[in-house]
Amino acid sequence: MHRPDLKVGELARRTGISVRTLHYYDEIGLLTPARRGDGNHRLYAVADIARLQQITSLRQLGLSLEEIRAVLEDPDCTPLRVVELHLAQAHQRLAAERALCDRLEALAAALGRMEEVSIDMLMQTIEGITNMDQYFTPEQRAEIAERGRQIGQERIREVEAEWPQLIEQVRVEMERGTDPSSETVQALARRWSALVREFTGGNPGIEQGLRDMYRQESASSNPHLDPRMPEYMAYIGKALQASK
Amino acid sequence: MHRPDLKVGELARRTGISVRTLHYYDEIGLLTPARRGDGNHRLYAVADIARLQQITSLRQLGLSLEEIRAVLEDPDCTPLRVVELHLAQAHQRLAAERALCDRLEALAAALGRMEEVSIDMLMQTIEGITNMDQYFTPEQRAEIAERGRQIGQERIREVEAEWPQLIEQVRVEMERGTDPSSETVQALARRWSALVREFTGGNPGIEQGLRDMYRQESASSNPHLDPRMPEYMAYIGKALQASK
DNA sequence: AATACACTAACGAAGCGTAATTGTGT
DNA sequence: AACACAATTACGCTTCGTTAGTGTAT
Repeated sequence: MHRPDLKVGELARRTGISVRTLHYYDEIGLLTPARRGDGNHRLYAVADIARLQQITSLRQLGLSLEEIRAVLEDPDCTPLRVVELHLAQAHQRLAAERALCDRLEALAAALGRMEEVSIDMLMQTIEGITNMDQYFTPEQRAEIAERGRQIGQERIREVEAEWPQLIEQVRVEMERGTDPSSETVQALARRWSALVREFTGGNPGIEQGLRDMYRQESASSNPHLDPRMPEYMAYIGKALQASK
Repeated sequence: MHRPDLKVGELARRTGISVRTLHYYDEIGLLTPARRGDGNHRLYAVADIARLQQITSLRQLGLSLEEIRAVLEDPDCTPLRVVELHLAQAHQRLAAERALCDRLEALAAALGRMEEVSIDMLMQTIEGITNMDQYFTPEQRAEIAERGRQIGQERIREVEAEWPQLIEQVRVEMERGTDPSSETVQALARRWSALVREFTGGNPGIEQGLRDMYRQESASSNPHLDPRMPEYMAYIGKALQASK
């Protein structure tokens, strides 16, 4: 009546903690039942139950069993410090997860736009996305991902189809030596800017990153990019200058 | 000259992958070097190096070695499906991490406001925060956390000091049977509303959740709350009705 | 003989799940 | 004898890091 000590099975049923876990906590000395009795059965007293609740509460916060032991047994170890330390780690994991999700989303979107995906294509796409990370801040990447969702797959596919044509036209005019201020080139430049703005959303930071990326990547002979992209970009730049 | 097969150490140095890892990949059959030679040394051919790069790329996306093996070897296993599956898991982990961070932040903030933190206080605070989770949606919790940051610790401390006083005054008037429309009670009600609005930021959903929480928690005899809170709330409610 | 590098074998880690085997009481 | 519950022991999971002991070539 005064001390309804519980056996493992009983305690497990009442708390939802598995018997194995209780055994384990006993094994590592985190929660040792008050006494043994009747065939060496573990008998948990009220204080043990309270301690178990403390342990589970702290576990829900993601503390390791070692950390929990420290908080519960070391009086020098203030909960605030432990929690703050743990919070810092949680923040780091959070940031890492976010970055991972962003990359996976970009990858899934890119793969979704392709009909057949060979391993090679997959690797190239991954590389492309990984390279992107170097040219944009996390915030910018989030913004780009957001715009990608808003614009939609079809429109992206359209633009991806239009780009090579546009580039080809620019190449032709450039090799012909057409004056950048001519109406033909002006029209191409306007179209070019429009497509770029559709991607950047007018954000100048993103636009800058995009320029850097094209310059760098085509310089380091990225197989996706026309190595003469910087030339085209300069040509279009002149055209835009002239229109002002 | 034609095939500069690499030994483990060499490959490790060039790729940054540890020798142990290369041994392991060989052991599980994920990356078996093309041949062995000269004292059973592993000799990696160009194709092996390419495969290693594929493996590391996929690892960066958080894929397990098993998943990687599947993607690289099972032609039925389309990359898109694998990535999407993985993305879903990543999203789940992300949500979990976010929730955890929110709770840890709330906890750290609460602990920061207390001078001495006993284990009991810690547990009660955790419980309080855990209970909160039931009355607010994740978005609402994020909003509350955000407002907490904006308002600042000091102001929160002030409000926490003022509340009991205000409640005591309300209790006195209520027991005196003062008419809710009297100027005394009206003043108390205005103050009450102001403090509540400071917490809710005027968000009606949060206000509703707060009301529910107080009703429920005081009904289930939460040790932090005056069990007569519902009565006070009703009294103040009448006063506010009368002022309209 | 010493140095550098490679090889294999095996423990450890975090937190239990999942047997397998053996009591013990009813 | 069967059934319920408890105890102990120990492998498994995942991805390597880290010794430890042993060649082998220079």
